[in-house]
Amino acid sequence: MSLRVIYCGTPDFAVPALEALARLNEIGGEKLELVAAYTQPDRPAGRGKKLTASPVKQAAFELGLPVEQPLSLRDEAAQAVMAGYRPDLLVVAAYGLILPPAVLEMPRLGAINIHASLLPRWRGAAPINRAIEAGDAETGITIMQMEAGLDTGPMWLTRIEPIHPDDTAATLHDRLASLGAQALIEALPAIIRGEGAPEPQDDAHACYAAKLAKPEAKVDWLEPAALIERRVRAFNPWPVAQTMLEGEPLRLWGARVVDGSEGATPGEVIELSADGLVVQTGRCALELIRVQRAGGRPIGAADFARGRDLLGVRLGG
RNA sequence: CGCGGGAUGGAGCAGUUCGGUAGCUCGUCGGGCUCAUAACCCGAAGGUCGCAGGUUCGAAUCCUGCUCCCGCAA
Repeated sequence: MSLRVIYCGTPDFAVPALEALARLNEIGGEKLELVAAYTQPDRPAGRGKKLTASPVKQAAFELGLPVEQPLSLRDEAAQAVMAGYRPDLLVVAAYGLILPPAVLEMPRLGAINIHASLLPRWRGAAPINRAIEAGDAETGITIMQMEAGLDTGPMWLTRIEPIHPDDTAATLHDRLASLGAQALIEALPAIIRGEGAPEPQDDAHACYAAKLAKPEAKVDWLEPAALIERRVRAFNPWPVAQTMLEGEPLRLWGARVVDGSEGATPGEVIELSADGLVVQTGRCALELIRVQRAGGRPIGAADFARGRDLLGVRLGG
C-alpha cells in the first residue's frame, strides 16, 4: 500500500518540511509518494517587478515534483485537478490559500498543518513575529489536523522552542522551519496508522497573530523602549522597524534598551555611545546598534553616526 | 521596460553642479603626556576614486556601455 501525499506551502518556512518528506521513502509502514506540490501563483516581486516563483516552487522543481498554482481552491475545476492526484493526505505549511471543506475532506487522512506556534496561542498568519513582539519566553511548532476554522483544529504533536533575548524573526524562523520538519516526520506515523487522537484546542486561550503590515514598521517613540526593541526584532527581516531622520527613512536592524534621560523628548538623540546612538523613548531609551538608510546597506550605528552631527536630532515624524 | 539612491585608504562620509595638489570623522601603527584610560597632544603609513571605453593639455568630476549593493512600490 502506498500513501499519496500532496504538499501545500509557499514561503521559505515551508521548504525544510517539503525536503524532509522528499527524503523519505516510507513512513508508518507505508510507501510514501509525494505526488504534487501546491504553491501560490508566481507574483511580480522585487525591483523590476519580475515574476518570481515561490521558494516552495523552486524546491519542488529541484525535486522533480509536479507543481500546481491555482488562484483559489474554492472552484470545482481546481478541486477536480487536485482530486486527479488521488491524495491520501495533504500536508500544509504556510500555504496562504484557504482550503474549503471539500478539499479538506478529499484525502482519506484529511489535511495536516505545520503551524509555527504553540496553539491555541497565535493562530493566524504571523505567529513567529507576534510571539517575539509580545515578549513570549517560548514558542514552538504544532502539528494539527486542519478543519474549516483558522488554525483551530485538534493537535497531534507540539514541540517547544525557546525565544532567546536576541532572537529576530529571521533567526527564530529558521529554527522553527527546521523544527517543523522534524515534528512533521515525528507525527506522521501515528497519523497514518490512525493511532491515538489529536488533542482539541482550548479556545479560551486562543489569540490571533495578525498578518504583518508595512505601516506597523514605523516606530512610535512615545512607546516604551522595551516594546520598540521587541518590534525591531519581530520585524526583522521584514518589514523592518523604521523611523525618519531628517526627512529620510532610517531602518533599525538592531537595538537595545538602556536608561533614558530626564527631560529629553521622545525621539531625541540623547547620546552618542561606543556602539551607536541613544534615542529617548516614552519609557527608558533605545540604543540603536545597527541601522540602514535608504540606498545603503545595514551598518553599525556608530559607523553611521561618524561624520554626522546627530546629538539632539529628533527622529520620527 | 514600475520609481529612485549608491560604489572615493580598514569603517562611515564630503568632494562631482562649474574638470586643475585626494579631504573629513574614526580606526591602525609609532611617539609623548598621565597613577591610569576607550581621554588628550604630536607624527606616520594606507587610495587602480566599482569596471571598460571615450572627450580633454589634464577626469573622482563630463559622455557611453557594463558590474555590484540598496530604499520605495508590489
